Amino acid sequence: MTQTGQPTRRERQREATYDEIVRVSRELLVEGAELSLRAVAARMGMTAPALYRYVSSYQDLVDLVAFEIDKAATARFAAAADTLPADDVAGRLVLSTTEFRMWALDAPREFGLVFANPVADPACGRREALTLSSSGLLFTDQMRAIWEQRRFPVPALEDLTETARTAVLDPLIPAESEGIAPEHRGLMWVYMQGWTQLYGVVALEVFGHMDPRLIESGDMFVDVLSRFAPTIGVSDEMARLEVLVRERIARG
Amino acid sequence: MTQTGQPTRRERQREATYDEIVRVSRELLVEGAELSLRAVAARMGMTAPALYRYVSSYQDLVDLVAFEIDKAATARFAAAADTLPADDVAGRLVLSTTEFRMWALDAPREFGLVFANPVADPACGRREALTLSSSGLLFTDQMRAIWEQRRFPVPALEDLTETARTAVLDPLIPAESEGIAPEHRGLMWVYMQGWTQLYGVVALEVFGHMDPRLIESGDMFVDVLSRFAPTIGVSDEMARLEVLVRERIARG
DNA sequence: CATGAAAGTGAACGGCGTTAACGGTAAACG
DNA sequence: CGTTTACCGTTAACGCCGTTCACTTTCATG
Repeated sequence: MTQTGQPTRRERQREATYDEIVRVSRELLVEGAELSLRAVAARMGMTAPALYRYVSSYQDLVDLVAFEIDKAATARFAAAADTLPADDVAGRLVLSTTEFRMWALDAPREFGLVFANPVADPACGRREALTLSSSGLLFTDQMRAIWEQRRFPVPALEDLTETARTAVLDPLIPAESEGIAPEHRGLMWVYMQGWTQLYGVVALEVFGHMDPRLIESGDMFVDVLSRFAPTIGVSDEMARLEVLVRERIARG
Repeated sequence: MTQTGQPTRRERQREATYDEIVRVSRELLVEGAELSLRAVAARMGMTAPALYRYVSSYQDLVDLVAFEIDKAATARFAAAADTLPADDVAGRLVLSTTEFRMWALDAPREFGLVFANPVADPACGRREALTLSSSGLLFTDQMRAIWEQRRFPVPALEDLTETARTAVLDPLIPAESEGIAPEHRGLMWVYMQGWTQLYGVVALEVFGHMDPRLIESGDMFVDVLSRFAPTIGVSDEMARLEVLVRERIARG
């Protein structure tokens, strides 16, 4: 019979419904409304129980939406990097991280959903998918590009604690580390250090636990980037990079 | 007539009720239950509407509880420091921050309530009280003690951006900065840098956005402290301090 | 003692997640 | 082709939630 590729008609319909669920959910979040099964269903012209054909619970909906938001946001971070030539590896990372910050301040609810929601405990399915965040892959990839160009020093494996060594050699949270030779896996530790600092300043800003004037100016964010620059061997470029960052911040 | 100091009987009763509200709320959180007006009221042998005599809304209850949790947690951080002599200023700060981490991992819901809840926008009342967190006062005070003993270099005011200079000279989020001469206010900037890093690693751990094995071992937390040590002139002591930290972590 | 404010109650409204029983409809199959 | 079956949606209901309103009770005080 008409085998148009794999997806049967039913499957296509179902996929479209999933897409609509995510789209409507994000609309609600952007409008500042609460994300709820009933609200999503109503906007789709359905009743709430019908959604249970697609998600098994409210938390499941949240996880699904968080996963898709992360994907979309990551595309935005990547697009910011792509305003620079491919060989400007430092500029690209800096623009992506700045875009990350602006996105978080723009859409704090979405940020909270993806990055400030306790990740589910059950060692099953979606947890991996969520922990394996698209943005993580992007940032690790960009940092690897810098390292391949500059070969800045990274900690030797024997200088890491045993747990850290294990974590960088066999990452539970998968990252773009496949192509990195074991003796250079210290790079992953540098990445985690950077991610920790980036996350700290951005979360602090988003949750408002910082002087509003500093949030407005972005000075602490710039400061964090500047202090991290030497670690990845880009301190000589920092003046230029800071201009890039401040331009992006000024654009609001 | 019977003016026993200020507080009349009614006022004492009311104060006791407030205390019970907070106590019961924290019980619920610790038990992993949801914080709700009805649950709090029920456990107090009241009905939900009665609580409206004490808090004006659910959010108001959350703010109240968050404020009290912060106070209680700060007492715990201070007690951890007090296991060391008063002149071991570095050890005291390190033990307090480690206690902060252990508390956050212990009581993630309480941590979230205090440190990952968007601070209310309305420029009124409780916002100040919350932003003026007890823990902030403790940490700034401990860092000032280190600085007074070591006089580690702090950024000069003219090396700060204008916004940063304004923020450290006239802090909106009040800190133990009253007694610091203007020319040494760069210390407040160092404090904010440290707080940002501490917050980043702890929040990342609490929300589970980090390799579970690293959370378990606390290696990234130790790494953050170690990297910050030079900034406050305690790198020479770091070996001893790391032992202190790891002992506390091992105690679970 | 009378008064009046404070404290608490019960009923109700609308919204939430979730379950259960049921109907229509389109795909799958003999 | 007709029949079966799995899927998709419905309505109704349960128990929870925050919140309001009208009401009683309590109790310190003039």
